[in-house]
Amino acid sequence: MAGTQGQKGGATIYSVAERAGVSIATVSRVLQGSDKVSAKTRQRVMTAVEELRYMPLGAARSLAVRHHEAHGLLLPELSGPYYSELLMGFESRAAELGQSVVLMLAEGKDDVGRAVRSLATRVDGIALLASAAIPDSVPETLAGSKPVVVIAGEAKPDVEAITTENAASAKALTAHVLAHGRRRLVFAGDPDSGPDIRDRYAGFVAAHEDLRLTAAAPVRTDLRESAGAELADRVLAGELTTDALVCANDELALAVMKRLRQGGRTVPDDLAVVGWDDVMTARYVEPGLTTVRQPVRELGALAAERLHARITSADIVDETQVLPTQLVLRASCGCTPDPLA
Amino acid sequence: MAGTQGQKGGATIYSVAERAGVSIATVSRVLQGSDKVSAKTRQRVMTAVEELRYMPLGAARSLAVRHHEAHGLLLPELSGPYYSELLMGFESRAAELGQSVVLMLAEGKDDVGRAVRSLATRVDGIALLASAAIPDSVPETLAGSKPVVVIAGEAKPDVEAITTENAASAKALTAHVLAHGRRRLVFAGDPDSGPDIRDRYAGFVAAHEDLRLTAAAPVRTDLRESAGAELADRVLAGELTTDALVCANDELALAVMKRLRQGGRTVPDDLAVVGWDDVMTARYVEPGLTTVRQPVRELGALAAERLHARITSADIVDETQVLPTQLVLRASCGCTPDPLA
DNA sequence: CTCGTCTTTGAAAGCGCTTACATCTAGTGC
DNA sequence: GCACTAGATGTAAGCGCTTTCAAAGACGAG
Repeated sequence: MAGTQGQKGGATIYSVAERAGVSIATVSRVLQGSDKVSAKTRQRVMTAVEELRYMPLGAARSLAVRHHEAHGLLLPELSGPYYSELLMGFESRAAELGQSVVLMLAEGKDDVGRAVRSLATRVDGIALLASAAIPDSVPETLAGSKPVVVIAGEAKPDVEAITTENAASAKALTAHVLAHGRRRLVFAGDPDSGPDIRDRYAGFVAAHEDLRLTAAAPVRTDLRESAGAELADRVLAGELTTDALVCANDELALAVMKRLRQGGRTVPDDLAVVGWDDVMTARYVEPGLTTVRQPVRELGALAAERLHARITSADIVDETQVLPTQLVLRASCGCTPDPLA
Repeated sequence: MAGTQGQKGGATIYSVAERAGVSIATVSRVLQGSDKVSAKTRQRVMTAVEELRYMPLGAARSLAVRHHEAHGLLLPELSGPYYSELLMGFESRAAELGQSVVLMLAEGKDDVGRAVRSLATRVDGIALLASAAIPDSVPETLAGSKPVVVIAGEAKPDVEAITTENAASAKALTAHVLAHGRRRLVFAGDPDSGPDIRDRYAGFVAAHEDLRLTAAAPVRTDLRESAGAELADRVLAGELTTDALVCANDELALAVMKRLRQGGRTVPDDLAVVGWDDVMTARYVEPGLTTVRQPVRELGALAAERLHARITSADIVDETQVLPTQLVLRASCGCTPDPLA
């Protein structure tokens, strides 16, 4: 008899039906919450389910309804609160929409393209964070077969994109540093590494232009802790002359500040340092780090929403959706420390 | 014809077979990497796959082989680096084992038990982090139907457990603080909140007993930032008299230190503060926080390994597996600051 | 050319669940 | 008691892929 001895060592819908004395259609109706079942029959089925410890095979249902009811999420890695916040927002909203989250991290994978194709066979769509660890070809290749939403990237044909605002807040941050009287500002980060950093540098330039000043060329660096220490060493060695470092993220800024302090330089007296992201440490260090806060959790939630919309309908949004960011002033730029911040 | 028009708007194995002029069995062999196919036929199939942008429906394969090839991971939440590290270790090792990761976060869910049962229909086993957000009944109920591995919890019949060492390192940490001459130590955390905190307090007590001292009753508090500020307020108000706070985690310790500084008290001169976890901020603050480092990434990897072993075989381990932890000495306990730490 | 052996390919059955439509049952009105 | 209707339940087909075993093809030896 089909299915009765199925699922090695486990019960199937057939064994539940037999035990409850009903058809498998009735068992299915009970488990799907259909109102077309009498209370008495429902009770008999649930009793059989509990006695047999029946655990449905989700794949069978997914095949029958032709949906996995799962969203894929591809991130470069998970170090730092940005990723955690994004993931929490995504998972929470996906759960509200009745979707599981299948997570894949790109770093450490020999063949990201292949891993992603494998992921795509198991989910209804994929959201991914634009980054150097994920080749540009990945979203485009995927979009031919599955709905795709790119986070912190740019929209393309068949690929929807969402991001947080970069240029305007970077302009406001830079203008704030300039208003403190600093004139030899340096932007640390690589505008060619992705649209986010590119737009932050654009804001940096725009703030200078408003004051008829010329912005310095960027000091290209990756955004890890070690790069921050190296950057500070260049300042300490006199290779880099600046009165304010506008760092493309907090991790870089915090490492710079720490190494400067070790080298006998004070922030903001000798030079100001500002960052981007408002990570937890930013408010614990002395002086507190001036930075920009991104609504990262909301970004994750929006990614789940947009992905779901693309999976369930032809609701196509062509333009990149942008969430606002917010300047957070602390003491590292030269502001008077707020004792309660 | 069955399957030819399947997968709404997408190709199926039947359309690939038709286009390549072979049977669906041959298409399946090619995609599964079987060596029972000639190179010429393989090429014809792959060409058809690319032309049709064929994306297999993973659920169909899972049903046929009766495995989802996915591990479930249930965490309370994702705030803080402990969770990120755990998740990175888990995902990385699961990927090496050919398994996807389906992530679920307990916080914010109205009915965790129901959410977990739904998760269990879609994965081959579940690893979960013991915490207050996840009812004790969850692993036991699940274990009747699916392999379960509990992280930072205790083994039970049918439930395997893995953890990091707590008591011995807590004892060493406390002994270190006592060796600095402190005698009015207070442990901040709730030993009833779970086996980890319970064991850390046990180590706190043991270190006192070695010196024929009586350990103070624990100050019960949750481990969030806000609780740390409240704890510091009690010290500042004179409600709590102590010369060293042994905090159950870094988040608490860091918030205490910040509020104490705001209140005009100095660490470690007025009182020492030590934590647990060695989060990034611990090495950025002034003074650096003395703490205990857990191999969290390895813990996540071990969870994935053990879960896989339970899914694929009857390889039953009855005892809780324990990974070692490591004391990290910085200046907050009273040690001389190491300029390079 | 025939036969034997090995390799490759195809036909058929099946994995466990969903659901449309047919059938059965219970209740009500005449 | 009979006819009708609404609600509940069952039968049968099918979702897309895997894999066993039979059949076909290719190759080499006599």
